[in-house]
Amino acid sequence: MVRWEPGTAERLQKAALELFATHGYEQTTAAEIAQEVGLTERTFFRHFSDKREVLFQGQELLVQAFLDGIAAAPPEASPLEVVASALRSAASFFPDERRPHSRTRQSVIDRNPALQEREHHKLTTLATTVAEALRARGVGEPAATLAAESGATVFGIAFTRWLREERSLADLAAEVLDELLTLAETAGQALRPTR
Amino acid sequence: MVRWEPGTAERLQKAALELFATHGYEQTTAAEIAQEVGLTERTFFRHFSDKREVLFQGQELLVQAFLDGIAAAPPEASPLEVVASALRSAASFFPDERRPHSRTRQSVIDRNPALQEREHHKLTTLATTVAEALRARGVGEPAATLAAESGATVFGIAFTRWLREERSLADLAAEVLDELLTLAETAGQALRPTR
DNA sequence: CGCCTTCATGTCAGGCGCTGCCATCACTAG
DNA sequence: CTAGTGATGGCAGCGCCTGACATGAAGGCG
Repeated sequence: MVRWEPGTAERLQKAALELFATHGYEQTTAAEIAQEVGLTERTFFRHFSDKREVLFQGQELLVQAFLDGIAAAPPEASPLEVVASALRSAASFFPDERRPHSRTRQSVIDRNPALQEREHHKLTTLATTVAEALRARGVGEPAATLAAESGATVFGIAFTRWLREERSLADLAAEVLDELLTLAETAGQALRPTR
Repeated sequence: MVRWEPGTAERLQKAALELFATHGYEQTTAAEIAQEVGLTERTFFRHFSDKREVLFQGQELLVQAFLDGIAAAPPEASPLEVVASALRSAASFFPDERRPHSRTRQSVIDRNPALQEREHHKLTTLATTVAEALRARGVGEPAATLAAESGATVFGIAFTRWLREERSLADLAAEVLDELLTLAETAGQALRPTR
């Protein structure tokens, strides 16, 4: 017999997602979520720095996946090749079984501006971390930031498609990244004809 | 003799920036800002949807500058060429005289996570609008979103450098965009050797 | 076995952000 | 002169979030 049920944060997250999905984010108070799992509002805020975080906590693992992918890239790889490796690694973080859960979560986010704001912020934070890892590999500026932000952009677009189409995130990410290279190639021919 | 002083929102914004810069964002209440210009908290929230917005309202003009730049691009221009045109147009929105003001404002934002969140959100919103304009020109997906987000990324990086270095934003943006093309070119040679 | 420490939780008070509702009151149109 | 318009004030109230202190079960230790 344990003192307290373990996994308090997880139970709060589960309850929160259910309430948000059924009643809406703004219509659900932090106190209600806490009550749902037999806790108080004060305890809710001990586990999450603010109400929105209950939907986002846990993304450190995704960041780690990116970093692992970066570490797995060969030393001579160019910045965007490293990013491609990071994307492959990150993609494995979202196996297809996870799609249903991700869909409900995303539908909640899509219906609330404040949550979208937090989501974009997390993506940007991710990009910042990736940029730092690239710099640690010797990539200069603005190349590091540029490559990192591009990686985050590609990931974001691929993820959105992954929610809709029944294809693997890895495939989609590779495809979107390829599309970015095509865009750049086309523009390169026009914008700098003398190289 | 007018009924009320005109430019209420502007005076609130000015007072807010000063208070935020001297006392910090969180240490300044909306009521204090309002009081500073002889108004009440209630009126503050009639002009700004939330406390953070007092620092961000007015960005519609920047978005418009982007759209103008898009409209100015020739019909046959590739997506990233159109974005380049948008960046040139947007750059004129920040003449060098504006740098001091932008610096104070940015220093406030840099010291507060919630404000950074809003800033990133505005950039993403900008990208969404640009993507829509590109789609209206016939650009497909994911090319439109990709090009738009890349444009926002380039703008963000260039803007950061513009705050530090005494160079024109237009030059910096062109430079950063060029760097992105270089990155893509290098990666393209490695990631798709068979084209 | 009994004491003590640890620590997740509860309780309470309170500040701030933000909103709805109604009143005010200068000015304006007719 | 009267009715309408529109920015503002005043006020009540809810939800978010925090600091301070109390509680009580588990575990360590003599």
